Amino acid sequence: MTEPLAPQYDPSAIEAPLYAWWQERGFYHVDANGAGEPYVIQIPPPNVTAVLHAGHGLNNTIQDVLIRFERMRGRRALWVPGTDHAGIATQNVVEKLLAKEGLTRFDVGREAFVERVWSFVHETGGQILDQLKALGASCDWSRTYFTLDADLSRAVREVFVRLHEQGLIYRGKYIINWCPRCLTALSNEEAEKEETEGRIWHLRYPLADGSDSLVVATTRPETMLGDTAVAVHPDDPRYAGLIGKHLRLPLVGRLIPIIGDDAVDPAFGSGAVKVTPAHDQTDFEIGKRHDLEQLNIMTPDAHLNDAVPERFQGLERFEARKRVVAEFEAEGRLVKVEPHRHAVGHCYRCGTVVEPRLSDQWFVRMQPLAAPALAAYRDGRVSFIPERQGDNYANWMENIRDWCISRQLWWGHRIPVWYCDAEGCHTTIVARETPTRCTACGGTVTQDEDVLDTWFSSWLVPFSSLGWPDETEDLAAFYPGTTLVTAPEILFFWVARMIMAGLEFRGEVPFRTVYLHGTVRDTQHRKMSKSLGNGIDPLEVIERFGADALRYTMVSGMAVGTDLILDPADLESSFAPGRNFANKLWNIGRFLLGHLEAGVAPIDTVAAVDLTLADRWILARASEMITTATQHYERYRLNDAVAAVYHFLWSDLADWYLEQVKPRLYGNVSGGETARAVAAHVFDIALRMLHPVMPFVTETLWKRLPGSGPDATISLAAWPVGADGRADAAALGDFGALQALVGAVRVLRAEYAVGPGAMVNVTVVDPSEAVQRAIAADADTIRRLAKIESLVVGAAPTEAGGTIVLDDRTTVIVPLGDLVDIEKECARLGGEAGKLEQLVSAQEAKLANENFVSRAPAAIIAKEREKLDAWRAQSATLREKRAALGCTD
RNA sequence: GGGCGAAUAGCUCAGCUGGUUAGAGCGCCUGCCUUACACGCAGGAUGUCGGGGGUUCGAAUCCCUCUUCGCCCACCA
Repeated sequence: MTEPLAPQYDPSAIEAPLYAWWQERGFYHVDANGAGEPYVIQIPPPNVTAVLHAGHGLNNTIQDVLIRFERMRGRRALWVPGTDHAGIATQNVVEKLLAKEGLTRFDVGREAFVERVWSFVHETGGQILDQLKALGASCDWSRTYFTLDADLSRAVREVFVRLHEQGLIYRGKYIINWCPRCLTALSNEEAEKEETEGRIWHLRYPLADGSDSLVVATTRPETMLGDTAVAVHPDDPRYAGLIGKHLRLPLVGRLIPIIGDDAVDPAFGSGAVKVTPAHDQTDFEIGKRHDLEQLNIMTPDAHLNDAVPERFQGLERFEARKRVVAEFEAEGRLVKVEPHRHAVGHCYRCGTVVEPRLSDQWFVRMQPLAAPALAAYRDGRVSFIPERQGDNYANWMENIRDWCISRQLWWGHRIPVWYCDAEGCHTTIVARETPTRCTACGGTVTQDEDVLDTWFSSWLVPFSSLGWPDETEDLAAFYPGTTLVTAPEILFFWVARMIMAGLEFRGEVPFRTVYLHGTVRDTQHRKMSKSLGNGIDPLEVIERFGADALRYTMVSGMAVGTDLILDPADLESSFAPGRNFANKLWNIGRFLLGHLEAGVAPIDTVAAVDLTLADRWILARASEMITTATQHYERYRLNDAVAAVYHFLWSDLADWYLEQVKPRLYGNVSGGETARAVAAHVFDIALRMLHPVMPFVTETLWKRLPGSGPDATISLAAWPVGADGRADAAALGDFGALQALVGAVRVLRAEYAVGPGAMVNVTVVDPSEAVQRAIAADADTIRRLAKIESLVVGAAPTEAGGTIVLDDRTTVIVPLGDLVDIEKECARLGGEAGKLEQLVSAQEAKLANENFVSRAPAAIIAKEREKLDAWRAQSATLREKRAALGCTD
């Protein structure tokens, strides 16, 4: 508290120790039975192997702003952190490490591999949580969870078993999205559709009797090797006679029937569709309806298997495509090839083109879970910001499809299903506790090989992180949560499913508000990504500019519902404003605190009569700022909130109030004590209002304010609520007049290049009421800030001077003798006059418009008349001045 | 193929329910190392609010349409 502050703020010296102190004091730990209404945010758990990127930076900054805001408002603010075991992603990382040793997971074996992943996670995992600390995230770290922890695994089993008991989980052979690289099934959400410039091949199939042929179109010709029918629309007259006949499948020679099915669109292509039930969703369904053979022609890694003619066996799928097309061409059966845009699924983890594959998988029946989740949105129990995201949610819920939850991975929650080993027993056990014996025959059992989709554990986090399935105190206190902050990309993966799980297992939505923020992009509006190399490393930004600067830029740069555009090639332009703001704050503090060491009186002990115009003004501005910034925080308009505080601190407090107050602090002038009290009071307010966005610098300065004490933290200080009773709106107008007067003199000084040290004389002619009051209240400040030797109110001086018409009456004249160029002055005033006259005539026309006068509200008309009067008066004054100067047009 | 969003100063963007002489930060120009801050201070320039039509007394703001970007969803082979 006593060592002097350096002239420049150095965040790197301050942030880490300060964070350590917060943590050591346990300020952000929240008990189940504390005081205050709970406010709960669940972090979107980052992958355990993740490294902090700009998206995390944005997401967690927003959460921290909200949690700090609510904490200061007296809520029992709990931010629950955790990491996700991220099945595919983590397994891939470890497999890559193995590959460097020339090994695959199959070489190592399941048990050893899982061991290996665990040790990898223990060694390097969770580093992102430390990186969040560098960002300033005020999580309750004592509650950190990992989705593969024993507790959360228990919740997963409980949910699986309950859903199974309710008949909502089933196993079956269906077409699923298969990643041939990761060798696992994916959910629909995990298969990312991308518009792709592809081709469509038209192939001719002959009738078995050779009498005729028809043409089918396909984007994946290699699948024809698995065709077991060709379908046409039953009402299509072109094919009316062909239904029931057979075709001879080229290259293979197999006989396949022509069938009629409503799913075929006669208008598309030739109106005939090759049917490959084992390799296409639609074809699978057609196949079911017609009892067609499901011929699987591919191995798990997408090579052709022995179900195809020998010459194709073992070919990789795209290689096979070329061969098939070539043979069709050679046989003269390739009718045409056309370019074709279509959506192709890609694995969301490795980008490989997904192969629809027929396989045995576990599914969750979603419709019964979706109905209540949709209702909760419709009746407002959960709402979205921005609102339009709710439509997305509703649309997905309405068209929900069953969720494929089994993954052919080793890293994850093993499916809690066991099969009896005994021949002929066929008993399947679905259980919370691992069984040792078959319940039917007492024989040995073997657990299902598959693990569950990662999201099958993360959708439970709002309650599993609080101890469920036990009815813990935490659960009672902190479920349901309040706000969820995340990126729109995981609306379906995670948000929608959490709502379903919350309703199903707790009977209540897991949070009331879902704030979906934008994406961080580069200046070409591309998403930041490792592969594009256009990312911004938040840790580098923190190192160079400070965490507060990073947070400031993220918050101020993004309005609700918009993306955040940053230039990775020019960090300076993005983050210097935040650094500069922190430095400004630091210097305000440096200046003020130096004057407060002797102690400062609490604001409520200051008598109203002792308050100067400037005091009353800054108090009034502080009140306004509290109201507007608080409203913006409440409405998630964080950019507006921080802008309001920024403007108050920089443009009001630093630029005007501190300048006004200097003599009172430095000199032996009366009013010093009042100035200190007011300055300390409004600075304290502003620090609190800014703390959610810039926690480090605000805490550092706040702790040095007299009265804070070494144990106090701004993060638990009360949120400023209201106006000081002595702040009055009149001060806003009067101090505004003072500012305008000073500004006018400064403009004239600049206009005529009056040297910075030179003093000028100023005559104010016919001052308005507000200007009169300003001069009466604080002529000293006006003189000092505008460097005025003598300030007089009276008639215009005879000496030539620069002139500014301030308002409808007031004229400010700075006599400058030879410095004044009359022609230039006339031109300048003429320009002003011209602008005003345009305004006046436009305004006159408006008020002469019968329609306007009769239809516009009275208040608007009155306002417009006032404007006209003011402009007319100002214009008249300008004319007079020009006449006095002898200006000619 | 559906659904949605965006187009405002050189750049990144505000402008919430229609009435401001259309704003901020950065950048740019001029002058200042004024004892809190040159990461600063004072002053300044820059916009037919994407094009066209409409509603209205009044439109950056509401409606239609076009253009250009972007996002989400979709089993048309």
